[in-house]
Amino acid sequence: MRRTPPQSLPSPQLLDELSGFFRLLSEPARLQLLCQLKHGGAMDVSSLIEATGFSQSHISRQLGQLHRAGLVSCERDGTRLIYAVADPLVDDLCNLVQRRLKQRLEEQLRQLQGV
Amino acid sequence: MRRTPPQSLPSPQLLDELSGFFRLLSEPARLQLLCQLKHGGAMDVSSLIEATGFSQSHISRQLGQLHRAGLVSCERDGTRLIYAVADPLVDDLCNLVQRRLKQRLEEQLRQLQGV
DNA sequence: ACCCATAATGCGGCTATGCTCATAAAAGTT
DNA sequence: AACTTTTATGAGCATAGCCGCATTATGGGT
Repeated sequence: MRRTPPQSLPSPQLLDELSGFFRLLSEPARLQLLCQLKHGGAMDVSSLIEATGFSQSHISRQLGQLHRAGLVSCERDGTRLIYAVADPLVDDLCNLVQRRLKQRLEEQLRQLQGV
Repeated sequence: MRRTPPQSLPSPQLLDELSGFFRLLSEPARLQLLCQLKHGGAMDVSSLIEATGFSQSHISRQLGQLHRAGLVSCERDGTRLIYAVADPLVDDLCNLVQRRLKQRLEEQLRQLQGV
């Protein structure tokens, strides 16, 4: 029964891959696109433009990054491309972080109230 | 029994906070510092310089960011400042992402081998 | 074959931030 | 109080990446 298992230091490659993944989620626009897709199911770029107000090229680029990372899937329907969330991991990560943010704020609130 | 619960879109503020948190982990140097602290327990800046090879100011800045976010704790010991990991969340997130990276590589390998 | 609709991409400006050098701040020692 | 050690911080440079404009690529309709 150990509190902290003997963890070897991650290799530079792993460090780059991990940080690269987190970088994808470090951009509000990309995160918004993911949430929008999660919320609206499969959507094409035009719908995403309407939903977010972003420019076409901007959305296309961000979706490209997410697609290369395997976070969204892409399927043709005529001239349109239908994107969808391809991995539930992002949602899980967001929920974990959100819960932490909430706990942190509650703690700060408790500090202010003196008890 | 619903597959995807009705999830409202996150507010811009929440989106910024989430992305801001992920941004902290999007830098290899910061992630390396966190891993080093996780591995070595509580460490002062000098030890981190020796362990990572980064410059003193660089390390101090990155630790500052992590400290303001509550990810590392900071305690004085004479002239030295002892830093330590303050939240297990980062480790959990890294493990989740690492497992996904592994699964993805295995899948690509299977594709290449044709079965 | 031509034209339209939809999405991807080259180019360029702009901002943010990593990183370093130099300096200041904080704490201990004599 | 001066000096040393350790860490934080201001200033500046260099680079990465967002974002829009314009163009190109792709697929469908007549």
